[in-house]
Amino acid sequence: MKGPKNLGDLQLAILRALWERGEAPVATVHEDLSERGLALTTIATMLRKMEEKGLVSHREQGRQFLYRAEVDPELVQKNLVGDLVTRLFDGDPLALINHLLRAGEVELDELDDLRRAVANAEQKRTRRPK
Amino acid sequence: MKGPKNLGDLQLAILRALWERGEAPVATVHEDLSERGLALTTIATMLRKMEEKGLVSHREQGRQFLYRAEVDPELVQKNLVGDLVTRLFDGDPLALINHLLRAGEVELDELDDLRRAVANAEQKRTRRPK
DNA sequence: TTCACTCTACTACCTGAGTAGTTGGCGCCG
DNA sequence: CGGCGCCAACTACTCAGGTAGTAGAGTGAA
Repeated sequence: MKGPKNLGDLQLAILRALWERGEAPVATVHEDLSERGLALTTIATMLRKMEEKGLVSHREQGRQFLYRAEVDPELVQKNLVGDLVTRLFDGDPLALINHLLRAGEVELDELDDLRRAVANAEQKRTRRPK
Repeated sequence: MKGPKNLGDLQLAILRALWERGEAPVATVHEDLSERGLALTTIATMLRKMEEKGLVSHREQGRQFLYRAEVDPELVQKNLVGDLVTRLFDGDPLALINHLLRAGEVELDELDDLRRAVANAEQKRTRRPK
């Protein structure tokens, strides 16, 4: 159930495709990543390696394999982001946000919008539990 | 002047040590990373490899080498964070912050504090330019 | 039946990061 | 002067990620 910390570029891209699709044959994943210009077998190989690590699983449909992600997107995000925060910001997530602001990646009013939206959702959840 | 996108764990740790120290001999970096239990030569080798890539430089002091970082911390942060945002959040930094909030890594009031601090600094800078 | 096609399985490489032993030069302490 | 110790250079290896060709099996069409 624990998502891994180290995910290569291709692996993450594949996972994202699977998260999006739910379940997909190799060819479909291949097409989703077509901008990378990779061979179909590259995707297939990667998928097999990822299955060994438990990142994905497959079931057979005719002679095709349908793959699906076995790791939770939320968890993977948490791990990846957490890793970055640890390695780069001494484990302080606020430092990361601060960086985003300072570097001009995010504007103050965008932050405010987000803040409001989150606070709102929070409220709704608290007021009408379940 | 462009910081690289891919930085290994050790390389980043070394850079952080050098950013902190400004300039340091191998032995000092080694001590800064002592919790990793690495051999001194490991650090030395890594430093040499990093120098080949232009990440660090050295000057000689007696028979020792003093290393210094040749890349700007801000830039490296920007690249690393930017890379993550691209790979994981479709290039939307707000999605990252949203994730931090949802995952409970950051609380709303912490965000507010930070927001105020940043707005304040902004103001000061605008009011008294230079 | 046979042939072409489509997939997966196997095998093979390359590269970068990380890790560390061994070597060889050079200065210092007796 | 001679050995000891420090330090950079060189060499060597492992591992994971990525990339892809080739082989082999099953399927559907002619």
